[in-house]
Amino acid sequence: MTVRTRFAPSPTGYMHIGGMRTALFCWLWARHNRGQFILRIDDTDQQRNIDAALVPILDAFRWLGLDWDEGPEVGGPHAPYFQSQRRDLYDAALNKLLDSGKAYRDFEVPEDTQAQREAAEKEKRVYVSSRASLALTKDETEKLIADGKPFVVRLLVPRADKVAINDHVRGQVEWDCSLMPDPVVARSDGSPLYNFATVVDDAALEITHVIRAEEHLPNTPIQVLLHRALGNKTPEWAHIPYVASPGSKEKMSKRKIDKYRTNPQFQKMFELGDQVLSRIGIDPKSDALSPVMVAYYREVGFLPAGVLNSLVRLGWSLDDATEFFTLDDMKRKFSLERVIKSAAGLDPDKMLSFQAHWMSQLPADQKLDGCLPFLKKAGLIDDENDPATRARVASVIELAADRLRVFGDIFQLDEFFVADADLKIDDKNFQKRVVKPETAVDLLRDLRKRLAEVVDFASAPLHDLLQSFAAEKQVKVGDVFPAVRLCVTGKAQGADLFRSLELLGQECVLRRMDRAIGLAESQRAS
RNA sequence: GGCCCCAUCGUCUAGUUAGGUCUAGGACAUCGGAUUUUCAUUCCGGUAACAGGGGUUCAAAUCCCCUUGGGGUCACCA
Repeated sequence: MTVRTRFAPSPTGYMHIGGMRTALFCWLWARHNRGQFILRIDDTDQQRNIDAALVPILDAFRWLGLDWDEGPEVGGPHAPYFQSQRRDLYDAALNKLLDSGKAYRDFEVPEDTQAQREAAEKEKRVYVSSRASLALTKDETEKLIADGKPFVVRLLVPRADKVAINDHVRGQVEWDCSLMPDPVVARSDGSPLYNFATVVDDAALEITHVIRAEEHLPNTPIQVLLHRALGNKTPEWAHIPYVASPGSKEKMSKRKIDKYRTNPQFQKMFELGDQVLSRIGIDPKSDALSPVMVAYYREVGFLPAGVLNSLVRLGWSLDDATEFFTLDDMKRKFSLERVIKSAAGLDPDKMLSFQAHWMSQLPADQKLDGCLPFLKKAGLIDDENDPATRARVASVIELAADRLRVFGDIFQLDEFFVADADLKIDDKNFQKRVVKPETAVDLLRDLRKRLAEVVDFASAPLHDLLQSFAAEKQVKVGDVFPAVRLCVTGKAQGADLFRSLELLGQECVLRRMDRAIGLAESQRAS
């Protein structure tokens, strides 16, 4: 039998990173078995702009390279793939349930049901449905329907039964039906509820494996019962652990983003994000984008490979040593049997380390193509297609080497793109290495003269020049190099100083030294 | 609170299905040291865990029970 898995997001306007991990596992299991992966949109309760709310979700899949065999845009033999458009199927199933007596119309007003629920809770009693409407005769029921009395349809839970599943990750899990209230399957307007629509669709789409997050475990007995009542073959289950917030066992949630900001384990991610996003015109403090969303990582300049590798290692491992996986590796090696049971916290540190690894593997031209849009968005370059610009950016990237972990890191070398007048200088270090030392300014002034005389303004000769300059002045290189760096890049540390000088070019270096010397002088005077 | 799930270094995990080779392995983080003009990288090395208690057994991280702790979920949401 062909393996068919599905991921069924509701259109919320963003793709949750934890949901993405679930989707990845679904996709992997389907691909591993040469089966099909289906995307179904669970939009049974939202009416408004589904299309717009769906875009970020599909974009996330596309960005990561996870394709779907059936679903939005691609269609398929079981189209449509939007629950809002499959109402006739639910209606038919509902009638089947009603006709067979497996479900009943419940005329109890919601307030009464609610009151019973509360009373039971108060008395520490298990709440089960009153089933008062079940006592109605057929005539009475028809009268109520004719009178337009509202009702919901509930599944008649077989209270004597037990439900047991053999979960692919959790093993045997059992529930006692005598403890279950009769679940509503259709609202008073006749529309289906999640559990019902899901069961109808999973059966219709011939889903063989329902792989979803652990939080759905309590839904499972209801769904099993529904499948049984409908006469379906029940799918196999795999309840994978949810993704927890860093350093905790709590499910990661969009609503807790403010709390995460103060989480020390999350700090590094927010710092990186804030720094990059603020450069490209996105408000880092806005709720519109945060590390719980897949889009965040794209905007900050992560590679799909890095994100994918992080996600797959959350709750799954191949063995005791392998850490790096390409999508293709995962596809070949993934198995549900090796999915762990406990919740795994997202680890920003490790995520960044995976990212750094995959960035280091990326060919230079792809690094270039990745960085260009960031520089463009930040207004640091004008034309992404201009050959001279591309060449310069390529040089900077080469110079940056492993300092470039995410594309957004290119902003750490913004000194190569800003106008001299706009160069920001790290004041604290400038004071320490240029303004305060007695001889620093004189030294720099002398050095500036020498630099002006250089004919071959290249890294190696510049290195020699600075070195011999320090020797000649009988000062340590540590008194010269950092000062020069501060003057021309504005930073206390960074990429190779001499290659930086070469890349900046003689004229620029001289201008920046003049500017810095002037600045230091005026500060010394005051 | 009911139901259900989970429990190995700070974190992600290997080891648990078939008890011994586990004085518990790897990775990230961290701390040292080497390399380096700074930072980063790289390389070497260190610190660091079987939640607790009972069983079963010659032998338990591994099997059983209890306790504790953590978490998920309890809608005419998905």
